[in-house]
Amino acid sequence: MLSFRCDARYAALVTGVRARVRAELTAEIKAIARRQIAEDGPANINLRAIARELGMVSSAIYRYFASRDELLTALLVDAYNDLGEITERADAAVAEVDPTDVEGRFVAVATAAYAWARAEPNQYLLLFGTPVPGYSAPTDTVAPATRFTSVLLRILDEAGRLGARPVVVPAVPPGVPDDLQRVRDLTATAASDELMLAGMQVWTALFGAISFILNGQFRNVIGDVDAMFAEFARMLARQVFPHESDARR
Amino acid sequence: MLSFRCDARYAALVTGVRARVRAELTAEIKAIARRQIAEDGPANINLRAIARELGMVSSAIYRYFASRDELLTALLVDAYNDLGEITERADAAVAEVDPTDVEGRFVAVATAAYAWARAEPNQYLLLFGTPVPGYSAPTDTVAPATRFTSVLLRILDEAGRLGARPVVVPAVPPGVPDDLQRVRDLTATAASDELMLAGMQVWTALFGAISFILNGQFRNVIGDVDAMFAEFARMLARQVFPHESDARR
DNA sequence: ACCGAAACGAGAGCACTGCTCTTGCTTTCT
DNA sequence: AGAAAGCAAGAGCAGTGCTCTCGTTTCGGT
Repeated sequence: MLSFRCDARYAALVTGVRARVRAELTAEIKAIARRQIAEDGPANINLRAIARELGMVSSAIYRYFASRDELLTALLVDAYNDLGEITERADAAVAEVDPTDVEGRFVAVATAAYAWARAEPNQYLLLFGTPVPGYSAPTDTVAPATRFTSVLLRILDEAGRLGARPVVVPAVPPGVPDDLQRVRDLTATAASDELMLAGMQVWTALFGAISFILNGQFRNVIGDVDAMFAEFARMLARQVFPHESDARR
Repeated sequence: MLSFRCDARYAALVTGVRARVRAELTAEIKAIARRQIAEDGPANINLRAIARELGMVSSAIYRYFASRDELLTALLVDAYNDLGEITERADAAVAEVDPTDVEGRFVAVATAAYAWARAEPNQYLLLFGTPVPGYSAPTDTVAPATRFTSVLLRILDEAGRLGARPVVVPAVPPGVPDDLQRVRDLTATAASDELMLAGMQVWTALFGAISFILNGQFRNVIGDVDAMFAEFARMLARQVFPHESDARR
C-alpha cells in the first residue's frame, strides 16, 4: 500500500502503458480487498464483488491474481510488512535515544503492535488468527514475517550484551539449544538460551494479549482494555528484562 | 458428545419416538459437523455434505438447526464444555492431594488445556481463533465459556489466601479495580487486584502460547514444541505464584 | 378412538460464490 | 508489418446456504 505508486511509475518508465495499467489495477484490486477484509474479516474477501466495483467481469480478476488464495497471500505479505515497518520504527525511536533501554524498546514495540492491531483488527487476524483452511503460506511470506521477530531478537541481543537475565529463568529443554543456535546463526544475534526462551515466551504472551482483546474475550469484564494492555506490556518487559539489582529465580 | 446418548434415552422416556429420533439425529448432525471441523477447520462446515452423509436432503437439516451459525453455536458450547470439564478435572486431581499447591494446579490446568488443543486443534480454534465474521456468540455460550476461567479464578483465590504476590507486581490502572470487584462478586472469589491482573496476563499468555504453536508459528524454528510449552507453563506459574521466599518487584 | 395440529422429509428453486474456457480485440516484441 | 502475448467479456460449471411448497407421519386433546 505504501509503495504501489512507485511501482506503477517505475513500470511506466521501464515498460509500456499496458504494464502501468496492470500495476495500477493490481493495486486497486488489493486496495478493495483490503477494505473488504477490514469490513467483513479475512475469510470474506469476494472476488466477484471486487470485479463489480471495478466495473469488470469476474473472470478478468484472474489475469491479476490466479486465485483467491494468491490475493490473500499478497495481502498477507503487505500486512506483515506494515507490522514490521511500524514496529521497526517504534524500536528505532527509542533505540536512537538510548539503545540500552531494552525495557523501553520492548514496551514501545508492544505498544506499536497493539495500536496497529486495534486500528486494523482484521488485518491482524489475517496474520495471527485462524489460518485459512487448506491454505499454507508460500515461502515468499516468511521473509516479511521475520521482520517483526527480528526486532524482538535485536532487543534480546542488546539485553544479552547488558547481562540481563529473565526474572523466571527458564530451564532450557534438551534439543532446544540446537534450535536456538540456528536462530542465532540466521539472525546474527547472540542472546543466551535462557534469554531467548524467555523472549519467545513473552512474544507469545504479547500476541495472546492482543488476540484476546481483539476477539472481545474481555468484553463485559474489563472496560479500559487499552490501559490493561499497557500494563501487560510493562509487566512483560519486566519479566524478561529485570533491572540488574533484582533477584531472580 | 459425552452425553447425547443419555439425552436420547431420557427423551425416549419422557416423550415419544419422534422426540427420540430427533435427539439422535441432532446428535448425529453435530457429530458429523465436529468431524468436518476437525478435518477442514471451523470455517468449512458444510450443511449439504452433512445432509448427504445422513442420506437426507439439505433442506431437512434446517428442521434441526435453523442456520449454519446455530449449528456452530451448538458446537461452540460443546467445545467450551469439553475444555471446561477437562481443566476442572486436571485442577481437581492436584487440588485433592494438596489444594495449596497453586503452582502445581496451574501447571496441570495449562498442560491439560494444551493437550486438548493439540488433540483437537480445530475445536480450539473454534473457540479462540478468528471469530466468524458477522457472528456474535449468543448469550447461551457465556456460561460454558466461564467454566475454564472459573478454574483459574479458584486457583488465584487460593493463592490469595496463601498470601502470594506475583513476581512482577502490576500497577493496577484506574477503573480496573471496579471491573475486578465485579468479577469477584460474580465468582465468589477474593484475590487481590494485583493477583487478578497478573492472573489475567498469564491467562492471555497461556492462550497465546497455545495459539502460536497450533498455528505453526514455530514451525522450522523449534522442533520439540511440546517440551517448550511445558517450560512456558512452568514459567507462567512461577510468574504469578512465586514461592514466598522469593524477592519481587 | 379419532381428528386437527404440528413436525417432518423430499424436491425444486433462488441468489450467490470461486473458477474455467472460449472468443474477439489490443498492445508488445521481433 | 506480422506473429505472439496480454487482455476483458461472456457463458457456463459445480458448489454453497437458505426458502418455500407439498404430501406424509406422528402427536395431543377430546
